[in-house]
Amino acid sequence: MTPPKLLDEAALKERELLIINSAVLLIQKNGIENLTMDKVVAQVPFSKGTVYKHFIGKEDLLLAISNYSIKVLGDLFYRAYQFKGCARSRMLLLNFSYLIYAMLYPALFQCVMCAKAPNVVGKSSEKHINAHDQLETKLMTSINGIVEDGLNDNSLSLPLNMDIQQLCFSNWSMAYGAITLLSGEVEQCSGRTSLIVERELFNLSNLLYDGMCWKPLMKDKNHCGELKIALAELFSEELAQIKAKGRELNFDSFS
Amino acid sequence: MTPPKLLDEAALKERELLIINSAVLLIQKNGIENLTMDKVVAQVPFSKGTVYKHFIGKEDLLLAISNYSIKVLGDLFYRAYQFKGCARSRMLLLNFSYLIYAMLYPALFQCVMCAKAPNVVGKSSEKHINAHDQLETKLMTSINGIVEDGLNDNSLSLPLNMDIQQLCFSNWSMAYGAITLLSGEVEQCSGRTSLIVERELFNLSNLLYDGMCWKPLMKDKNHCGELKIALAELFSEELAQIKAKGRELNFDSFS
DNA sequence: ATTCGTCAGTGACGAAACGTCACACATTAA
DNA sequence: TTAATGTGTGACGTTTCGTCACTGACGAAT
Repeated sequence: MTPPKLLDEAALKERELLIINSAVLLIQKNGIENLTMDKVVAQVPFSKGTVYKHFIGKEDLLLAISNYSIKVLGDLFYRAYQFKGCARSRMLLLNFSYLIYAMLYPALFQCVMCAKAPNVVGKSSEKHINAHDQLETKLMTSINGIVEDGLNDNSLSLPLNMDIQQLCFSNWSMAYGAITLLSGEVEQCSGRTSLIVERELFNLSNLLYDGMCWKPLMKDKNHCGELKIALAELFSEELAQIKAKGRELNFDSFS
Repeated sequence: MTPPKLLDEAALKERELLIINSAVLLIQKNGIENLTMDKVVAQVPFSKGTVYKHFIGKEDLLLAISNYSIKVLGDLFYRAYQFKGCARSRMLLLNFSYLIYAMLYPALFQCVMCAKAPNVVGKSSEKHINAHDQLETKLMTSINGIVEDGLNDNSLSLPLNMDIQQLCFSNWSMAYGAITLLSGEVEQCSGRTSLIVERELFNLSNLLYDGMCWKPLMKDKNHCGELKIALAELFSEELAQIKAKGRELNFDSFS
């Protein structure tokens, strides 16, 4: 008794992606604050009604873009997880993959930040909100994997009263806070503060890991040197793209 | 040659505050996603033109509310700074004052989160953006004071390659990340995750401080017990109000 | 007292963005 | 060929926005 589905799932997904991509282009061109549904519809080979079939409004679209972005980020995380090296170094590398992501895709990163704001969530569809929760959980799997590697090779043991999930969250919220608060410095060093996002992320991560007694401790290893090498190897292409945009990860300030 | 100012500064400030308060009430009643300038104008004894003299648009108003909120938060921070006790304990207390703030004034906290989103900042006035930066810097003074106390009594020393500002930022970004990411759990435990915001904030803070070698280390002191006492003493009224709202800080999960 | 200039305040109005819905069209089954 | 069902359209009504021509109050000058 299933009604004849004339429209297959894949085509719908494809169309959704096309709308999302068009919106991202508009954001890159005009800034996220000037995005309107009318403009999106004008960019896309569908009518307004069709676009509104996918997204119940602008905010819902923003959330969907954010969801798409989180998938992109998830790939970077996974690459960091799979890299060679000790667990602690890979976790640091993962945090830096987040920074690279923010630098390389500023429009996507902006959408992610907007999608956290209550005025956006409040106007979004259940469907995309749920998808968002799912995706964020999935993002944690790479973090989880690294933590478990650390536990298995005994470089790390669970702090008193903490389980794996809490440990993962610690790292995630720390990196999130640092990069979000310094998002103004991500694309271009504004010089507004004397804080340098890559340096703060490095220091903050290491303080946290030292606090967990995650070996090797900072005093026992040149984490910065190893990080530099790992980044150059795993994210050489991304770093080149960032450089092409006139920005560059600056390690001189703390090595 | 100053032109005769018929309207004094104080009256303007007062009016601005009245508009902000009316907007906050509307947010509390209808949710932040349903705030419109027309509704604000209707609530206020001024006309649209007058309101637009103060705020160039809805986003600008949101940012102004956020600025006001940060002042409120600054007071809580200052109280934590001035409390008795060792520096490390007071820093933990300060982080919890942030949590209390998020619990007690959810509407204000929502505005703060919105004001961080690029789509809001992008539509705001220079004036309020600058004020925002100023206020955020000012927020750091209490944190700064506690750190300096720690340095002076030798319970803390600067980690390699870090200055005071960076240390302050570490604490701030960590607390910000944790509370923002768990904002859904702040008002009411949603049970969506097994993360409990007060517990994670406690653990994360202590991991960070241990990483800084900020004495007394976790293993050497019952920080949780002391925190409970300090909270009950310094924020008894606020905790009572939170309780009246049906929420309660839960320490049983990790003491 | 009258006139004039200035400025805060007003709210009606046009523009912009939003979101819907009645209709058109395509595809499949009878 | 007809009917039924699912899909696409964009014109249109609605909401929200933000401006601006006007009003009136007040003080200064005449």
